[in-house]
Amino acid sequence: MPYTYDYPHPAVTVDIVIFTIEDDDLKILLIQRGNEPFKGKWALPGGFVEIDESLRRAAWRELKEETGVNAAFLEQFGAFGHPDRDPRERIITIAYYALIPAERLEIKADSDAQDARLFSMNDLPELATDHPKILRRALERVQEKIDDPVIALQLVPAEFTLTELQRVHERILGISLDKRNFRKKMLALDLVESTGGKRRDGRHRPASLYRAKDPADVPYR
Amino acid sequence: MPYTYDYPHPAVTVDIVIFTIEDDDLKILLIQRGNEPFKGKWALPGGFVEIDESLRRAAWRELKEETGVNAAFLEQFGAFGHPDRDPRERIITIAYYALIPAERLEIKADSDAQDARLFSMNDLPELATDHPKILRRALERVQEKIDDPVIALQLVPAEFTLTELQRVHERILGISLDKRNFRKKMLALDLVESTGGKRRDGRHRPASLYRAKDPADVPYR
DNA sequence: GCAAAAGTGTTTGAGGTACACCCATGC
DNA sequence: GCATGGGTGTACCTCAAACACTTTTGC
Repeated sequence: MPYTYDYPHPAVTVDIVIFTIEDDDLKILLIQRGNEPFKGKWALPGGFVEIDESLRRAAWRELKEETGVNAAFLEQFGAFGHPDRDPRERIITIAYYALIPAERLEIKADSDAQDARLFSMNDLPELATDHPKILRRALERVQEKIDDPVIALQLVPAEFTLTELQRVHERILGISLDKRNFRKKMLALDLVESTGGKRRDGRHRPASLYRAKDPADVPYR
Repeated sequence: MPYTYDYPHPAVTVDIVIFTIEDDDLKILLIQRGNEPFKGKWALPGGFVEIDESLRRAAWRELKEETGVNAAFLEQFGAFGHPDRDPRERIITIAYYALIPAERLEIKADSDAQDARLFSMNDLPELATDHPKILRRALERVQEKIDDPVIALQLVPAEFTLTELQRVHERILGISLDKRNFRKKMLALDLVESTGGKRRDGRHRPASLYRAKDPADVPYR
């Protein structure tokens, strides 16, 4: 028991809401806890902040441990620290969200997880402690930021169709958008350019492929 | 040394950026540290989170200790935890900002402060540790939120003139606004109403006084 | 040929921006 | 009477929203 203090100290964790789009659906990564407390319950991936590690670095480390991803859009959105959110001790968590295209995820159940997988935002299991609240706030934050068009670009492969990009907006906002208005606006922003290629998938007209015009808009790809 | 843990734990504080308008100027409250580290330097008011106290409650407690105010607009905007931001030990701080009319502030130098007073955002002293960064982020957050008209209402007395309200917008954004457009928009929003009263101050036409139409917009008054 | 998604323009309304002069008061 | 801030209206422009048909492909 080597670590002693004059006053009680809380533990500090980072938790990460990892959003992705899979099967035309907005999903998040959850892990099933393998140990008490909340054993068997699903929870946001996360873990303790090391004593000599910045908050952001801790978030990156956890993200990599759970998904293999070492480059992604990652942003802090809040701190949650109600005294009884964990039965072991006082734990304050700093919450981040990440936006990652599904094909880049290599989901791994980390050390104290029984299982890890994506869940649709429309079909979530019961979550541990205050994770429903954290998740709700994460979604609100992404919805507020979706007007910044680089957000949707994070959730789409390097080459994508405009319809795919539109679907990302629709799934995040939970509403449907007008195709003509969406395309007009997106092209006017001048952030994407045609690759010249087309994608054939099914018995209908092929879709033109686009990419982000400025690679800095999707730095982690 | 009664508090021992298996792993090292950081300390957690709350720091508060208290914005106000005084002398037609955007100001913040700073305290001059009375003890090491950073003795003599100016810093944001704040303090340690008690072990059984929520983050928000800690922020309220500190706010009251420094200003006597027990009701105000108070919002969390970020967590800052670079490992070497404090030389004593690892300290992670949860940052809040508050918006309070100057006349409600009763500034008190708390226990370990030599002094406490308002500083113009245009004339700040050198600040301790990462407080410049925290302050910058607080201002950015308020600027982002000023489009929500209830923000400016927090910084104005219960009765105010439209010019005063316009000045709040101007000082936060750091730009000047068109008087006619500002009034048109503010009145169209239907959030304020005339009290019928007028304020005479100086050798010019008296200004009509207004109040927030819905008291819930300024719940802390 | 038909089902299915891709692709394409115009009109309308709301809201933001630019802009200049008269009014009520104190001295 | 003059300096000072209070108070008012119109024209223009931009951008968001509504809206329907043709094209290309696979079967």
